[in-house]
This record gives sequence, structure tokens and C-alpha cells, in this order.
Amino acid sequence: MSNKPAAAPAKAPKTAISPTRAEDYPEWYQQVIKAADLAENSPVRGCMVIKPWGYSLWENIQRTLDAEFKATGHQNAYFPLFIPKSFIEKEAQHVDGFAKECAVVTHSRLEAGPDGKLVPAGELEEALIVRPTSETIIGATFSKWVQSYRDLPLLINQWANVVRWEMRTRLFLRTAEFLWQEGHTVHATTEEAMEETVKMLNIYADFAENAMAMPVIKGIKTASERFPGADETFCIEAMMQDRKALQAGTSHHLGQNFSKSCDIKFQNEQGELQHAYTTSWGVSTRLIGGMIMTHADDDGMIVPPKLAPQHVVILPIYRDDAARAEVLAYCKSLQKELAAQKFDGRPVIATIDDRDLPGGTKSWGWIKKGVPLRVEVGPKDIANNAVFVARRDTGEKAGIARAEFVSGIADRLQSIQDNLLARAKAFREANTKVIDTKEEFYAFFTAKKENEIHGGFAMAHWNGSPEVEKMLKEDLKVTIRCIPLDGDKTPGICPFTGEPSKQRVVFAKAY
RNA sequence: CGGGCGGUGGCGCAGUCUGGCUAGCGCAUCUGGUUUGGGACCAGAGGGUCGCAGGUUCGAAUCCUGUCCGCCCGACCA
Repeated sequence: MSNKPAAAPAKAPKTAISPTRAEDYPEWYQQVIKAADLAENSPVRGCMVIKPWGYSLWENIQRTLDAEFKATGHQNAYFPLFIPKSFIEKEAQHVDGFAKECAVVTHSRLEAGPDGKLVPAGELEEALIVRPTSETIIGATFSKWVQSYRDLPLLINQWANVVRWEMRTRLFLRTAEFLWQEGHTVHATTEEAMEETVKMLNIYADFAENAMAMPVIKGIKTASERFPGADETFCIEAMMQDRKALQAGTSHHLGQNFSKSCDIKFQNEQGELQHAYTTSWGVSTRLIGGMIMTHADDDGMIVPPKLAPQHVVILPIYRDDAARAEVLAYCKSLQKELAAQKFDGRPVIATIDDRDLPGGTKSWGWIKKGVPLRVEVGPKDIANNAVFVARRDTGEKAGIARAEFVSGIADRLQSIQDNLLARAKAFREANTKVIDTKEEFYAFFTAKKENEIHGGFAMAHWNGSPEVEKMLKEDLKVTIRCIPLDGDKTPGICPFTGEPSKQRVVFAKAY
């Protein structure tokens, strides 16, 4: 027996996910992942198993972004998982940033010990680091690829896994091993490198808003939040439903830091040898965590249609074998008609769930997984040449003429996509506050009750000093998420010091 | 990495303090039947050696030591 109140109804609880977001947000997040069958913990500390439903979300993220990368002239390549320790040591700030969380390979084989257990043997001359990011190994390779200004720009991306030995992990948001893409480019001038950095930031922002329906703020990181080894770090920041910020993607202008440490030089048109300018940019499986925390509700996941592994699930309803044959035939022809329609450039994917399970069980299963549309088809619908459609995002249910449903499927999916974005935007606006005094700022970020969801994005002035950042982090666990690129750039007064401020910046608690 | 809590069939838990009958319960699973338009009902069945290793004991899920994994807090998090 649990200690929880036994008031739970004998049948279904009010919400498919327990606890609800309001009751216990972190626990809700984990329950959604479990209920939607997205991922689970593995026997390896901090590492997750991404299950088919979760992995197909990643595949759709990959497919969409990869097309964008190719369309902007990038090519995919693949570099080693292992990085010689000496490579990491080359860039001083880079070492500082990553040394503490590197997994290190020191031996090359296992031998049976006296007790029969395997022990590492064959110590390596030089230890290998499992890549936490690939600037150094790719930089070493680029130094050979780049000789002349004619070799530039060099625009490469790799889809890979990386390992960062984090002390505390959470499925999708921070795992020891995660999947990502890392773009690495080389340019002749700092201006070109900056143009690339911003271009990729914009691709990420567009992707977040258009495909994920997750509104983001584009901005620049302060020096203290910058990527180790970067001259400038750009980011997109999204607000989760607990009002905390999630850094959803980064794009770095690396200046000549890595070209110098990795010796990436080229001869310019004047015949002079000079160091190139590099960039790097990435997004990871963390985006799936962002998708969950942006859209999911107390009944489980809600998948934005553009990234949905399937758009529609068709649920046949029948009592006997005779009806079964008729209903299934109707479902199959409906599925075929839907497949002939296109949404976002892809054929509409509808599956038929003909498992021998009670209707409610099946329905709830798909609700928890977050399929955008559920369609119930029974003898009554067939008689009316109709379908009974339920929207996951709004919960709306209605009988619709079959032809109308089929021909309007793209519009209907787009309407869900639009609604999710609008809803997320409205939530962010409702929890973003312009703040001009220290008192109000501290009140904003202080919970009135324990575990209460509070705070949000505070748009406040800042004198530019790391001391203020440090104070707010220590006092409130609040950090500057970014100096926004768009919006209000009016100078003002820093509420913490009374000193001048160039513009308002985004303060929030962060993941 | 420090502090706290936890690990018992697929999932959620009871049992552990006060060692001792064949380790229970709910859900899920399987079979048969009745059902079926939002998480069905009845009957029956299968499945665990209690995270792992060692120790104490006539006897260990229960006590001790170590260790692994998870959750929360802290530090850390490009």
C-alpha cells in the first residue's frame, strides 16, 4: 500500500499522468517519458536507452535539420570517437571547460586475472578521450584539408554521439552520452565566420519554432556562460512549462582560437599565410526533452505534427467478425487515401491499431504517446460515410464526413501545429516580466510555497559585470540566459548596481 | 563528488525496525467465456529467491560490511 490517499477512483485516474505538472513537475516529466515510451534508463550510469517512439522523434529532427544543413552548403562527414589526450590539451580554455567531465580510455584489452575476472591490460602509450565535443580532432584534420583560400569556406557537419561525465543526469536533458550534430566550419575572415555563426543560429531558431512549435529567444551568452574556447557564443533559449529556461541550441564563433591551437592556416590571395576563423554549432537529443516540457500535458506527450512519427492513428471499432471485416476494409481504404495526401512535404502517415485490446486502453495509449489525431471508425461512421476524430492538443472530438476529413487533413494538422506554437508563445509571454527593481526581481524568483512553480523570464537591465551574475546565481540560482538579439535595445539602469546598462537581458532559472 | 532516501515477478508497492511457516497484494500478462463508441467483467493460470558480492547465524528480503544503479538537495554542468 502506498501512503498516498486511497481516494483514487477504481478505474481511470482523472489524468493519465500522475503526478500532474502542478503537483510535482520533475516527477511528471519522468512519468511522461515512461508513459509515452520514449526512453528508459540503462544499466550504465547516466546513459539512456532511447526507445523506438523517442528515437523516431530524433530521426525526424535529424531529417529536417539535415535538409537545412545541406541546403546551406554543408556536407556530412564522420570523425573518430576517440581523441588523443594531447589534442584536448591544446586549447587552454577548452581544457578547463571539459577536463572534469571526460571519459578516459587507458587500456586496449582485457585479460583474465588470477580470480578469473577480466582486468584491463595493454596500457596505452597515450590515453584517449571519448569525445565530449570534436573541435580538437576535427581541427587537427582541417589543418590538413585547408591550404589555400580556395579551400574556404569549409562547411562540415557530423551526426554523432558524445560523452560528458555529468554528475547529475536526467533523461534527454542531461545524459552522460547523448546524440547530437556538430557543425564545424572554416572561413577566411572573421566576418564570414560571424555570418555563418548567425546563419546557423537562425536555422536552429526557425527549426525550433516551425518544426518543434517551440518558441525561442535568440541571443548571445555572457562571458561566463560562453563555450570554452569561443570568442562569442550564440544560443536559442526556450521556456519550459515550469517556467525554467532550456538552452536548446548553440552556435559559436571560435575566432582564431582553434585555428591557432590546431594549426589551421591558409594562403590568402596575396600569397600570405594566415590563420583561419572557425565556427561550431550543435543541437542534441536535449531537444526531445524540450519538446516534452513545452507541449506535454497531464495526459502525456503531445507531438508536434511536423515531427510526429505518425500523424494519425485509426482505431477500428466493431463487435463481431462480420463487422470487423467491414470496418477494417473501411480503415484500410481511409489509410490509403490519407497516405495520398501530403503534410509539410511528406505523405500523411496513418496507422491502424487493430490490436485485440479494449478501445479505451488503445485510445489512452495513443494519447500518452501524443499522436496528433485519433480517428475512431465503427459501423455507425461507415453508415454515415464519416469518421470520428479526436485532436490530441485540444481534446476536441467530432464526427466529420470522410471526404472532408481526408481532403482537409493537411489543414487540420497545420492547425494543431499552429495551436501548439501559439499556446507555447502565450505561455512564455504570460510568464515574461519586465523588471526594474531589485526587490521585484528577488520576489519574482522566490517561491511563495515550497515546490511551487514560479518565476519565468525576467527582462531586466544589467551593468555587464560578472559580479552581478555571481550574486544572482548564489542568491536565487538565476542566470543570464542571453543578451537577446531582437527586441528592445533601449539603454537603462542596472537595478542591482544603479550603473548604466546597454539593454535588457533575459534572466531565468535554467536546466 | 558530498548529504538524504530508495532497489522485492513487466510496473507500482507491503513485508525489513522486533531474522524463522511454501515471500504477499494491485495492475499488467496468458487461457476460457461474457463484453465492446473513452482505461470492461467473471473464472482460472504462469511469472519473483528479494540490485550485486561477502559476512554474522541452526536459519537472512530482514542484521553487518562493501559495491552498483536510481531519485531528491548541494557543488558542477561548455
